Amino acid sequence: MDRFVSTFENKIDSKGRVSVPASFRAVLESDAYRSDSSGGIYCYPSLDAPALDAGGERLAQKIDGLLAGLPDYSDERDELSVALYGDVQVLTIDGDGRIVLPRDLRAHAGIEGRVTFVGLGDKFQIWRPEEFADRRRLAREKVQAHRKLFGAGRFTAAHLRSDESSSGGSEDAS
Amino acid sequence: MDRFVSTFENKIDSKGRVSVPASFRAVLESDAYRSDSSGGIYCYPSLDAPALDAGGERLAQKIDGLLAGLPDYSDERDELSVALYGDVQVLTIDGDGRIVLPRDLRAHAGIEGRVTFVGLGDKFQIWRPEEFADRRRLAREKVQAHRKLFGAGRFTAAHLRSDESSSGGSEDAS
DNA sequence: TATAATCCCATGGCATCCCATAAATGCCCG
DNA sequence: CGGGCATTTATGGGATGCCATGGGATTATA
Repeated sequence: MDRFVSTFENKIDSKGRVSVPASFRAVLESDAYRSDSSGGIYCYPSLDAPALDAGGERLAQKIDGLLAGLPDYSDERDELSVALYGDVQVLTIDGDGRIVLPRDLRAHAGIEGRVTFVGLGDKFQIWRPEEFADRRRLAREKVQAHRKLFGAGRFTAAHLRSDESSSGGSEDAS
Repeated sequence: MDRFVSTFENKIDSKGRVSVPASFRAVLESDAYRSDSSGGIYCYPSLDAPALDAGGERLAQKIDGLLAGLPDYSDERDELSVALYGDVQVLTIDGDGRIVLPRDLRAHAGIEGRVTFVGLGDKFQIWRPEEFADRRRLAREKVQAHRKLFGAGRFTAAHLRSDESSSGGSEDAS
């Protein structure tokens, strides 16, 4: 298992702690020991959605890749770093498989009480459950529309993939 | 943990002392013992922003590297070394993890009362909080633009997939 | 001597660690 | 094949330790 898949809904307790889905933890561990890192979760506000993006070492390297092209100590690099590194928080998983979502991150996603973890392959997202339900409905409608366009009831690889990542709700927890 | 990430807002007390965020101290220590240095913080006015740049040994070495690329005794090298080294102060961290920001540095960033520490990977910056709030908003907009420009071309199929299923394409929020 | 810099100690809040419970899942052995 | 035991997982609560912050005391500096 090396990618984040399916969705899970977990509770946040009074201290702001949430259990990270076990299968996600497995992915994180496998890519942590592969790259000899501290094993934390990199988490930051999504740029284009009221949600949080999160992932392990692989995600961190992707962020580095965005900056790799820019020369050291240029203003442009500084500016981008502010958004790419400045908004990131490194969350540590405690002995019970939980993380603490800091207040500002929770605020960005409107999270309180319960959260939805959504696997997206290389990374995963954390949503306010109600908000995510809306998004999912929209996404499904779009997929439907695409299907009709391509027609013939033949699934392309892309459609299968979309289904995989959005219909995992069959195994929601709680 | 080997890079400066995330942002923190701390208070300056009546004596001009500020706590350096614990995670930043950890980075500084790890790169101090790696290069057997005193463990001070190199701090100077940012060249292109009303803020302070700061970092440890690694930052100092990067500056050296920049200068090394320029020919000895060139005007450019002299100017740059004055700009980069001329205003550098070495701040020491006291037993409680605090530093004192000298008056002239504070003036350059318009700092008084509270400060924001911003991790930028190899270095970090110190801002007046209100000023930084503006800067962050700008930076985020830039990243969005940057991403839309280069995104399609540079990302792999895997990345596109993530984007597709997460944001459903283009309906932006936030 | 006055002023600023440094050290030492105290405190409150928050984060982390540890243990307990309960439900669900899987496994072994009869 | 089926029942019962062990494991994993999600969740709650208590206790402890770290971190940011404030203030007093002591030492350097002009």
